[in-house]
Amino acid sequence: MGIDMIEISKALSNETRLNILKWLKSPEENFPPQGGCLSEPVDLKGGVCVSSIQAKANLSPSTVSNYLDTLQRSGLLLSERHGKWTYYRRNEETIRALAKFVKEEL
Amino acid sequence: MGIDMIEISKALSNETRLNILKWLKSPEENFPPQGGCLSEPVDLKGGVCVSSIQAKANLSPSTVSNYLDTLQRSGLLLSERHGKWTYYRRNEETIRALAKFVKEEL
DNA sequence: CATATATTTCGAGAATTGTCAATATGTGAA
DNA sequence: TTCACATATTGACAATTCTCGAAATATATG
Repeated sequence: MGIDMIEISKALSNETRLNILKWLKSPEENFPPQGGCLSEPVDLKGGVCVSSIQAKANLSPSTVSNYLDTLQRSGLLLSERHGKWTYYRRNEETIRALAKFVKEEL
Repeated sequence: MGIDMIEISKALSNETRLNILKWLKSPEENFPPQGGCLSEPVDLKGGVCVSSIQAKANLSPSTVSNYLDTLQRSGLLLSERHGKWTYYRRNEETIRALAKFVKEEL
């Protein structure tokens, strides 16, 4: 139901994870076009694959995969696998709920 | 100037620290009257001393002092010393700035 | 000054997180 | 099936955080 403020705070307390969230606000500005999987463009609005994020973050693939998993488990990101690629995008619903929580309940 | 999102997130990623922030929203409901220092009631609106918070948090004084320091260094709390007591209260300005940041920039 | 109280600082061990290289798994292509 | 690529998982070690008790500091009072 509600957001898990502690898990979200943990996810946000790392500069790279914070950057990933910010980069994913405008994927077209921050990442090359995601041409890997063209068959299902419908649900993919703004999703970016791990390797693109890894290249930008300049950390090892395992670290970035781990970070993305942390962000997803906290609810801040959504992921969708298409073929070889896993596309991550922001979960705006959680982010809105977080803003509401900070404003009204923190 | 702006808030330090990483330090704030670290401060918020602990249940007791989150509770302290919440308790300090209504000190009169959550703590006994702060009669310790009656000479300067003006600037003290809602400030609560460490021992009251420690009793409620049920952790050692050093741990609570450390938590309060963490919250203060992140900007989420303000502290004021009056005699033997240090009174902590919420820094609503930072909390508002945090809500704005999450809503507009996260 | 000597003592008692409130708080902070210090030192330490346990628990968690950061980060990588190596390995494993899943998938598409040849 | 075999290979190559994308991603995830595992194992390891370093760094940070959690939490305490002990010691130090500040302040009020006898």
